[in-house]
Amino acid sequence: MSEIKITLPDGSERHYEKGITAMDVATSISEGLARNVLAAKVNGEVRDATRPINEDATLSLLTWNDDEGKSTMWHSSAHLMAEALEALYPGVKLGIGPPIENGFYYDVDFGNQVFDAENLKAIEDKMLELAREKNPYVRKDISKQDAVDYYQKKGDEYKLELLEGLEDGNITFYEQGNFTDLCRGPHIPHTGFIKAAKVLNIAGAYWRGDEKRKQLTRLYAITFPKQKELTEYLTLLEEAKKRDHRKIGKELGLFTFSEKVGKGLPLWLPKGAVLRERLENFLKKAQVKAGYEQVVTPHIGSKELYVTSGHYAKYGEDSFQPIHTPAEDEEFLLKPMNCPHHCEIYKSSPKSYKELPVRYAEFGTVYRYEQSGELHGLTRVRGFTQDDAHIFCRPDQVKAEFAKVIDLVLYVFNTLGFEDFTAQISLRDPENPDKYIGSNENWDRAEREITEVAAEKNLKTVVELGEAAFYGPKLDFMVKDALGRKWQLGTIQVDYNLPERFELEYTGTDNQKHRPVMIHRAPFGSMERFVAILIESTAGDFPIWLAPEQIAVLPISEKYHDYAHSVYSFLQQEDIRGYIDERDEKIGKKIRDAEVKKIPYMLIVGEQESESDSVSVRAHGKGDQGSMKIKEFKDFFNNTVKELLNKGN
RNA sequence: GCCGAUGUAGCUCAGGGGUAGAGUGCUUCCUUGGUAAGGAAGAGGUCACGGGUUCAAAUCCCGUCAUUGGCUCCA
Repeated sequence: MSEIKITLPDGSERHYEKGITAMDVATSISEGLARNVLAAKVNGEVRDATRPINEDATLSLLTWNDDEGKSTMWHSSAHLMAEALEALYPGVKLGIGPPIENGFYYDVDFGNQVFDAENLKAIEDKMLELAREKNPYVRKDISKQDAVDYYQKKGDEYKLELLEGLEDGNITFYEQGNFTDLCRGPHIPHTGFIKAAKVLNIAGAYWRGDEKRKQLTRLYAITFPKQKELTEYLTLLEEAKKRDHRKIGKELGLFTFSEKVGKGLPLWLPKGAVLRERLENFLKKAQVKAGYEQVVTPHIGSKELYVTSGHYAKYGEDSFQPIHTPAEDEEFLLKPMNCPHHCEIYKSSPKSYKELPVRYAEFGTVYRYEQSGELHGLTRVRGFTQDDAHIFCRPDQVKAEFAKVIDLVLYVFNTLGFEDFTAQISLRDPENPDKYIGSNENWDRAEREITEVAAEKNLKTVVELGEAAFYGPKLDFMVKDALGRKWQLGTIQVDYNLPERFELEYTGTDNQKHRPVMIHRAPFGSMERFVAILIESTAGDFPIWLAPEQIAVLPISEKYHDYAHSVYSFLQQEDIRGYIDERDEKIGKKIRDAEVKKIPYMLIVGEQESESDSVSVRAHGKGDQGSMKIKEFKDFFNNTVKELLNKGN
């Protein structure tokens, strides 16, 4: 019997007999700790807490407070849900059941059985009933042949298909209670840790993510070690739903949709249009400083333009179809992007290396025929406006330009208070090199440069293989909506391809023609999606420089309407906008309505104010701020705006 | 596009084989007020649309459209 050395996270070393489990170690430290151990990290690998450790190791014990502890518990919960489903729906076939960011899911095939979506409670109850049995999760090594035999006997073609991809000698089953699953683990010690369960929703999901294959039923669920935590989580979800941009957009009168206009085609209402315009002006100003020039291009372009760009070959069939004219063979496309138009602007005059980089910016409205099932509020629509720009530069300028664009995006995000975002670097799919246009050499260089710049800017990045556009790699700024769904906002894309296709040139120091490099970029992404995410992140409490209605003048009674008008027109001259509430209502009612409409400042005017050229200021959500001379309020307002706009610098 | 759910007044929603309901908003009147809802009266709906079953359909069945939870897709 030999001894091994276990090093704990605090650096302390303990000696145990070989074959000790993490659970034993926990018990040796404290019983209380042992009761909370879900899994263990042994030499950096997450494992069952009940697996023997046979050599010297670093060990950290994972509990509900660790992300890995949570995901182990949810993985085990997926097995538990599968056990419950087998009990309630005998013969159900199982696909895969992994943990996810918040909970877990299991893809199942109910076959001919009717699955009653109303009866999710029964599944939850069964899960908890089984959990109370405190069945241990038992790991078993199994030969590939035995595993195949098991699932052939059970008649589960999905597990058999998964087994095909696995190597003999490397296959494990996990058993708990009456349930056995093909699984590499790890799992929690026993089902008793699961004290609360909720099946959140049901959806269709293609087997192995392939739309040509069978669609299984995906049950999303979540579990907790305490009922209280589940209740809190559900409350949190309810709160998040209140921030949904579709709900707030309707309540605040920002945008709408009309079946008659067509799905996925948003209509901006007056207040939404003001918000959008303020955002556009904000970015335009920043872009002028950064050396961009504004251009304007039409909403359509001849089919030839997109044949040249390569987009027609790639997307022609799945787009809005060409517009025909009385002239035979004449076809135009609604523009799905602005780059080809901007390439033609570049070509309109010869360029010298001294002129580069040139940066053409345009709030360009584009139309894409998105799949009907993909449309979603303002975040995924069929007609939208990109805050687009294309930078044409020399190859040696790419890195610096890319860096400047990152600075601009960060300025925008900082000013608007977006802190929680990830920079996603999208590279080629190594398995499918044919999907991409352009030379390997160019791709390699672009991918390398993006990665370098992102590192230099200290961005929190993730690298996604296979997510690149067909013409070049990109860096996308991803943010989450109220319900945790990820959306791409800002994007920066290097393109060595379009300049080639459009034969763009500049004259170099050698008096020879050279090919420029193109950078596509959009800090907002699109006005629609950006406003949607802005609504969800602010819950409709926009910074005052963006608020469609910045002030509400609230006269105490009809007698002070004249004074209210003089206050309002004074502020209007300062470009401060809002409304006067002249309704025959009491002040309490007017205040309530302005609060509900999230008006940043309410200016109450009555006898005292009209006699002293002042207003009583009430700030949204903050209550009475006391009275100010009207000019003082103006200065206060303008200074506040200035401060907010300087936040991003 | 695929699987599931939903569609009743401007908005939020209840109801449900036998003449359509509430709150809020809107209009009018009373009230002229001091920091989150003053009172009264009134107008508003082919119950998404098209078929079917039935003596009778907003209600049951089928289809379409739109919205929606996911999947797939996303220049």
